[in-house]
Amino acid sequence: MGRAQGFETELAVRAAREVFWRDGYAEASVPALERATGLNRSSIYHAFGSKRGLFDAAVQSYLDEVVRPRLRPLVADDVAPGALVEYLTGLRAALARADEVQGTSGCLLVNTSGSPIAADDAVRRTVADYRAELRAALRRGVVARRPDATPADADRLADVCTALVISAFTLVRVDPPSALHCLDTAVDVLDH
Amino acid sequence: MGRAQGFETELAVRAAREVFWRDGYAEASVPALERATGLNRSSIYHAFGSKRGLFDAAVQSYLDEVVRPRLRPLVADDVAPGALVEYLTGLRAALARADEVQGTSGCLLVNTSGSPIAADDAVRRTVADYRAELRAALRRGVVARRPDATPADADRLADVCTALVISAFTLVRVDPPSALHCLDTAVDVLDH
DNA sequence: CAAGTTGTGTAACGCTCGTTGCAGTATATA
DNA sequence: TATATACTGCAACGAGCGTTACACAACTTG
Repeated sequence: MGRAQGFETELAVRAAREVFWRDGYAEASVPALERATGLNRSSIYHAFGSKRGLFDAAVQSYLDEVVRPRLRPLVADDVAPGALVEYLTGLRAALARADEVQGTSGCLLVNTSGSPIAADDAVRRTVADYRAELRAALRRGVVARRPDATPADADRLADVCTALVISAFTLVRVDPPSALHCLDTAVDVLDH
Repeated sequence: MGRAQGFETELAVRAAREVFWRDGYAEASVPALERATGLNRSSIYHAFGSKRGLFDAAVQSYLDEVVRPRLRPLVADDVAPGALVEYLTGLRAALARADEVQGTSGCLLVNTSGSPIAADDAVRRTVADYRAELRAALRRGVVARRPDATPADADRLADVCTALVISAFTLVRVDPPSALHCLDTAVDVLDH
């Protein structure tokens, strides 16, 4: 049925994902997306319809290939007692690394939150769902770590951890030491 | 010495501040700033040199007239035991109100953090200083509330409160209930 | 091999942005 | 009152944006 597509969709989405991740939606220009994916505008618009279509694919890819794999140890049937601390220290290392190499940094969705696209209902829902997912995972990590805690205490700890993680992502571009400190505080709080 | 300026600089800055606050730096267009201030581009450029100049003035105005007055009860010589809780509940009310009237919302600096201007060194420094100021104020509120706490515990509490406040500001545009919940959690954490 | 369909490249579109030049107006000083 | 100085309005600039139209190339199917 006609000519075959000359590129791997998945690879193109991943390349675009990095750009959106680094620059946010508004600052990720179509020329930049062309360069990153190696595609011509025509191919992008033919395959994804619009910049927004490519962004949506990138967000899906981000959640499926970046966020959820990272959270997997926290949503297993038997969460290890050290899983949450490992998650936090892993995040800390990732943020510190990103700070050094000035590459991808923070969270794609947070980095995009300043853009008018964040006002879009679909994006809002994605962000809210994502936050709930994160919070639920952290809560499971909390109860694995502190099986003695009351449900109310576990809830509070989960809320605090979630806020600390989000603050870390928010701060990493503008005040990296504070971002790392947030994650340290989260680890600290877990055992007090 | 020539013609006198036909407008109050302070009023113009305040009007521009609202626009930057609501839309962030990048999305605050010069035409929008003209409308808000009632000034022509010429007057803006003559008085402030550039959009950036007006933004810098707006940030100063924001810190001087919005942030610091709100923090004042927390930096007094004798901080009242309920000062921090009052601050947090006041913030909660303000965010809830902004959610209803879809007006000014969140924090000017957070709302601008997605913009490339956040990469500017001067802005980064301002944000880092502002965060340190906020954190110091919250810490004084913590020790007033919990004079029994060890310094390490007070530090931890202050870090947690700071993160919760920042998360609230980050979330308010995209997931308002979660933002309010952050502040509730902060109050909750203070007495546990 | 021919026909039809699909992907790719080039070029341009219309729009908005921040910024600037310049003429004109109003005011303070001499 | 004359003159120099400072503010304002109008119009346009050049650049970048996301998007589209159209011709051409490549490949599958009959």
